Amino acid sequence: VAIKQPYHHGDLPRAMVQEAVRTIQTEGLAALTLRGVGARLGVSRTALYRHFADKQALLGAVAAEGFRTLRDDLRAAWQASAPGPDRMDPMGVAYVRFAVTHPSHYRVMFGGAVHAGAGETPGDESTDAFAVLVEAIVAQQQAGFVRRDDPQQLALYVWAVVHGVAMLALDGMLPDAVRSDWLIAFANERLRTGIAE
Amino acid sequence: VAIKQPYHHGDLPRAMVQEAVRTIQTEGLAALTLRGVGARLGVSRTALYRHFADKQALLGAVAAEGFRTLRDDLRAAWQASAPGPDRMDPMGVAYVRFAVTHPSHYRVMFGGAVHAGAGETPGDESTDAFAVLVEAIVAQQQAGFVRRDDPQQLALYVWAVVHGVAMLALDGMLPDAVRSDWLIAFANERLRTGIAE
DNA sequence: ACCTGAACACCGTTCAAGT
DNA sequence: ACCTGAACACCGTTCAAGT
Repeated sequence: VAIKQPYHHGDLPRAMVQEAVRTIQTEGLAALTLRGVGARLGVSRTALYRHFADKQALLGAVAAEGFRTLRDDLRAAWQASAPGPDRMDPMGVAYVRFAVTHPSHYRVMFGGAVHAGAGETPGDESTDAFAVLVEAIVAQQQAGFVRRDDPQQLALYVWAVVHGVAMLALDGMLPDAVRSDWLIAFANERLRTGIAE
Repeated sequence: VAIKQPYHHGDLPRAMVQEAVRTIQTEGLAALTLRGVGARLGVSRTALYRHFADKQALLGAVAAEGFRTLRDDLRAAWQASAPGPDRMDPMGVAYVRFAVTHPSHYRVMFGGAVHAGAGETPGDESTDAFAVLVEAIVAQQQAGFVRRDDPQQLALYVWAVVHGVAMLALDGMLPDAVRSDWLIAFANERLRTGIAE
């Protein structure tokens, strides 16, 4: 029951992204329509085209937003962790937790729906999140816990592992007996062994 | 320029799935429309509903078809590999190769578009493909190359790794310098170390 | 500069009707 | 049993027009 007033959004693009994220989170990607977003913001359904090229571009912004909070989550997990050989474990847990608690949003980030269309860059936001992982690996290398391979390459491997765990959980591929937090714990252990010095 | 004749398909559902797979492979998931499938098969656009509940169900069949060929690919890779500690490596290569050569089809299999709607089982086809992996792990355990954890759990971990590598490749997350076959080679090595006895 | 309203082309799905 | 044809409700997008 929003009161209609002379529209003067401080930041309509931002409001649209937030509304899109909310819709995706609560009702799923299929329920995201430009008409719905516009209506819920008290704006015409074509107002979006003033700020985004098309729906695809809106999804790109949604994905970027997701990568930002994922980066923050990873950073927080890393900074809160105690030094030691398993210092990276909380990052893995945080990663999978993000995916499981925001399944639709996570799918938009990795679903290929984003840059399937235009030649848009996958987004510097994803590289930012990746950078947090690389930094952690470098630190663990200096602490003597991780083998001295190229940190970028090791980070790709680690990302593949946690991403794979997250996706299997999201797709319901895990047997009922195997919960996602159990699998990431197991994966963390095998991962550590695999990249140890 | 197909000749119109009294329609008598031997197996229309099967033809529809094949046509859908072809469309997805050549033009992408977004280009898949029931109208198009019908037209290319010389049949009404609503004929599909005689054999499938809806478009979702057709995608489910497409996914199942994908899991079958993936299973065959994995099995072939395993059987062609020489005994030894790195005997599972070709399976990893075959897995990523399947994903990279059939990106859209692979996304349908894991995109969540399938069982996002109905309460349809993820498909015994995926479990079949998974079973090939479990068998390989059991064999490697008996050969003394893989630690004696629960094979199912180890298989989940291995699947997460290759699935993660495949997804990162498909999403264009890999730097230009890192090709997917290079990453899976690296991943295979670290994976082996991680699960070795 | 920013937003609207009508219109366009397209889609999945339903349903009565045909053979 | 299997397929058709018209109709329905919905969608993303375009564009001339308003302020």
